[in-house]
Amino acid sequence: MNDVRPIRATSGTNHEGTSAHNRRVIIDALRLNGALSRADLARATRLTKQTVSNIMEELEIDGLVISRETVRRGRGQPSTPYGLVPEGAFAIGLQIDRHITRAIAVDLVGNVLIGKEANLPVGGPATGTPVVLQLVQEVRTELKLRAAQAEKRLVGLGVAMPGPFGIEQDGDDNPWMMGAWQRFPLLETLSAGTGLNVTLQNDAAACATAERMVGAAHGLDHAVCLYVGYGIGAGLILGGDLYSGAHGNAGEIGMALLTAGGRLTQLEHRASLASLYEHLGVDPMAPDIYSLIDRRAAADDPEILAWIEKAAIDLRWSVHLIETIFDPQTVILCGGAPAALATRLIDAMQPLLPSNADRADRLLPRLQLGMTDPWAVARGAAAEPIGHAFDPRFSAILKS
Amino acid sequence: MNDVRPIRATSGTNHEGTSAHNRRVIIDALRLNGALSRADLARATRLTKQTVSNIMEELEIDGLVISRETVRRGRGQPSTPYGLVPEGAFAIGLQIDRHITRAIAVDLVGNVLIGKEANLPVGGPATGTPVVLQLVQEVRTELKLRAAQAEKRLVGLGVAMPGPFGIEQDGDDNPWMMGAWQRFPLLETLSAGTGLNVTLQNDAAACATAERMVGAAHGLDHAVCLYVGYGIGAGLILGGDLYSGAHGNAGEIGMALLTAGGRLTQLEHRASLASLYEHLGVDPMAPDIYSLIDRRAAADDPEILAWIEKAAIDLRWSVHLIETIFDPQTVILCGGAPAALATRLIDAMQPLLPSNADRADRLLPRLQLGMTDPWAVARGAAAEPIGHAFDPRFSAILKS
DNA sequence: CAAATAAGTCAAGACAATTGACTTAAAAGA
DNA sequence: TCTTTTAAGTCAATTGTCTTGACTTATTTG
Repeated sequence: MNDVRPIRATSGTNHEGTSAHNRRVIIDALRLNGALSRADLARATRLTKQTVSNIMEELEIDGLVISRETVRRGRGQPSTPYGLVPEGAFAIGLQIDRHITRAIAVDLVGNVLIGKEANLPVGGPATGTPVVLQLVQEVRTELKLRAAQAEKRLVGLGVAMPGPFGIEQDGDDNPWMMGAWQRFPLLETLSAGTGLNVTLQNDAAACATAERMVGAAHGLDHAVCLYVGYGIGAGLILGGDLYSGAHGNAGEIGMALLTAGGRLTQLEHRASLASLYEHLGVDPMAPDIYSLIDRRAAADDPEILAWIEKAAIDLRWSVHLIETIFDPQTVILCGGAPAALATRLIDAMQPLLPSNADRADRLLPRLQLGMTDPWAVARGAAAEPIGHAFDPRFSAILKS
Repeated sequence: MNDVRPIRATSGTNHEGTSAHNRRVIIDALRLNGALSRADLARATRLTKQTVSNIMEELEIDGLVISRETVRRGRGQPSTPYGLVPEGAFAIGLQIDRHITRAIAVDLVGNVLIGKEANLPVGGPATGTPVVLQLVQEVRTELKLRAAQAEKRLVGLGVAMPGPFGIEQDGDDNPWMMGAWQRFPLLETLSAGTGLNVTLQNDAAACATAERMVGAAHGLDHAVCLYVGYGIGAGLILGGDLYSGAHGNAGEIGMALLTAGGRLTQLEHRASLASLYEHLGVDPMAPDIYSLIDRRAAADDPEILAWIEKAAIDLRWSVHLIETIFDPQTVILCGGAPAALATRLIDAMQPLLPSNADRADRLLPRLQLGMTDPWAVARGAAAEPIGHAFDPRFSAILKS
């Protein structure tokens, strides 16, 4: 008698939805194109001048946009461009990695205001959570000092962590796999501990978010970030949005099996920083490892070059595969690798393998260099709540 | 002085957009769940009862939905379920393949009403276009006889063809590559020749569209169709929508390079029907090849089993790769392969390689069998305009 | 037979975009 | 210099669509 089969449907929309969408479209357009006049915005969004005017007035009152000097562009009344106000919104980004955690504060346009890091003690979430919460609190306190409005304009806490999520892995007790963290109710704990909206993504996705917001993927609808960090992964920007798959694990190409030297192995074992550390015989936990690798790479250390030579083979194949499968506008190499290493990797990957990306009408390079600093992941983590806050479904700072 | 840099922005929306969205949401919900009452729809779409009532009244007048017998479900007034009217819309699907072309007519719920095929003469579009147009016309004429309303409820012509598009390929003069067709202004020609809205997708994408509309991917937001036809490809349903990449070539995994037997080769050369035909030494142009393969596979022909054994290795790897990269809810094997062959392929692929898809909370099999008949591609091609017609941006039959 | 429950309608109201006329400010041409 | 043209932006009224709250209808429960 009782029919309990759930009904599947997407949500309908109403006036508020319409309005929220239009506000978001305008903010997006400003982020993408810099300052624009009301008339420009009306043309670009295909809304009427009046609608744009109304929305801009609201946004100005909300402190999200501000007018600039008028500009004369030929006949007619000069236009008044409006730009985003950096202090219009803030977010905190948190990276949790194997032995270190980083927290940063960013503003609406993606400027990094504060960055702090701390070592994570062994013992997983039980001992790590207090450290993480403490770090976030420090950043938050400092942000409050720097910007009076910050606390009430704080739209959320974005967290990035290596994936995959929700999988019982082999070697789950290996501290480098972070299985304990992945099983831990991190969202709930951080949400309760900070009172902020918390979102979680994997590190490659965070890098892609950062590249899309303020990097090489800015304004692109189809781009893939090949993330080379301690592990390896791909951050997917598909159809203008970050794609995370059914369980948040899309793009975990580090676990892809490939035949190398006649043996089936995982990409991660061939081309990640983990494989480099192993190749060099250095301790991944050494505190100055980033600058060490940077220096040795810059000096064309033969051991590093040997690894690059080998890793480039597999990365070249990865780019070919990404191009073949996703048909993106460009592929961006990014992540926690030092710049000297990353540039040498890109050079060693040339010439790229032939693929569908060899098109006569290409506008962008097939492979380009993205952010290469240890803070990129935290930056992307912070960018997520900012992007999210202007999504129609979640308009936190616009109501009040 | 003249600033001609184009402004990039997404489009805003208005009341009509809201309404079109809500109508589409309702039609989607009916397609997904079968018949639903107004109250059910209101709960599922989070619209008010009144709004749903208004929209349903319109849809009923437009002939897209019809009420069914009332049902008593406990206390309260009995509910009146509404279902989609199959004759509410029609579309024609066209498959253009190497030596054959197929056209079918479908209705709103995906029933195939008419199917016709014709051999394509050698000579590419110059000689092929008249044949194709003739075939479409025949189907259209017959459809008119079958359903009086058909002509004015015809929402478009969907075309499917092997990809990739816009690439100058090696061996472009090879008639199996269809380079001449891919360079030909097909959309414009067919649009002019039929007066219909024409859309184009590759054959794997068409299969995925069909699976989503009426097959194994019905109601799924994340599914990948591994298409094994003359070539091999993947149709991607990501986040509830078909994904085609920046140039319509996403999912062309047939061109992915892999190491097999110590040599770098393309997946297509190992696991497509083309490779089977070559293995068997049969002429791919033989008119009864489909049933021939079906019979031999069903009889466990040793030559076929040998090919299956070999192809399964690479397909198993493909599934692993797809799962690793896309994190889908399920992978569906579909395409132009006969059922006897497809089931044996799936069996030979077991056990699947370990991947992120090995989850404790799985609801669907990792790999399942989809449509396996020569008409699946045409069916998907036809499904595209139907799906598209209820998109907010293109509400063809709703205005009038 | 009354109370509870749920489906569905009615009519008024609220919200947000559109429309068309208007104002303002500059460049171009006579 | 003065008029015309062009474009930005505003004002006030209108329109389209969803929401609200009270109501009606039909059924089960006790």
